[in-house]
Amino acid sequence: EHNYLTIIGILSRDGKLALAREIFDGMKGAHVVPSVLSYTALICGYAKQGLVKKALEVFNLMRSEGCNPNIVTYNTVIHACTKSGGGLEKVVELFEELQSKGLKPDDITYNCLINAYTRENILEKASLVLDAMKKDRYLPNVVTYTGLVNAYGKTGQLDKAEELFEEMKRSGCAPNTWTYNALLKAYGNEGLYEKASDLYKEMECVGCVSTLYTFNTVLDLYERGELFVEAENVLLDIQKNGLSPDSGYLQYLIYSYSKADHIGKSLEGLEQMTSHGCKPDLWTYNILLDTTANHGSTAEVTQLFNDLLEAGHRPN
RNA sequence: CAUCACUACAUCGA
Repeated sequence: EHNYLTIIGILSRDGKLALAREIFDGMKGAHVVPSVLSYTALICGYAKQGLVKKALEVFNLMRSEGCNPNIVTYNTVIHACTKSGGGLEKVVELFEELQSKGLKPDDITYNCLINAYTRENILEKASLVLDAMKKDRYLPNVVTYTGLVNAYGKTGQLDKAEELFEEMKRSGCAPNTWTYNALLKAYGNEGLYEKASDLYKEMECVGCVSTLYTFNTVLDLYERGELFVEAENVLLDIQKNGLSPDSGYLQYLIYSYSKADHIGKSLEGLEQMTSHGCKPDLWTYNILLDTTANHGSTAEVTQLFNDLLEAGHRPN
């Protein structure tokens, strides 16, 4: 069964669920009794594809076949219900059910529950679960804190987000890349570019590795604030880290420059895009055409139009 | 390799 489990796990991860299901059924055909691990892997696979109904079906199936779900199974199902939206009652029901069956919620259970509330922006409830978690002698971990920092940041409660960020550091829980990303985004939403830029520097100081995710967040933030010098520096940082900028963000940079009427810079951005091997799409050309039409020269417009055709696009 | 958290995007036209 371990071999089956490995395969089901991999197929589920890659979203190849029809195949995963076939293997699962094949295992039974070969008279191998699936354990709780295999059922859970399959449930997880369905959940990842947003097929919550299917996930719940398997959950019911396993019980009807006499296999008892364990805490990981419940966590997986709770997570599935959270993603589907509006599944909050079901989540609470499952949380009570697992306890009535003598299972103990673990830290992941609490995280999932907190997440279920934050997704619906019911932060008071989330905070209550956090208290319950602590009372149950679980230390909130980096996932817990990141979820909450993000939730408070998203709803404009920056003070709360910062407070939690400080609390986590005090409690010896080191923020990781995800945590920084969440707080960076929150600063961006509030237009606090100074704070964001300080935090971005702090990340580097504490040796926290930035990912493309981070760079995208910071790029977005600077571009929104029209802090182009900073934005360009981020592009350099990306390359220093051996990554190549996401074409969507280069496009966004072009858009930002255009909005600020920096035609020359926009056109430079276009060149950067091609030199990075990204293909500008029709979208990008349309933006540039618009700005050059309004603020640039006719020569630039026709040049762009020709480029667009050469790139194989059909004007709309 | 059974389960949890973080990111972005328009333009023209009346």
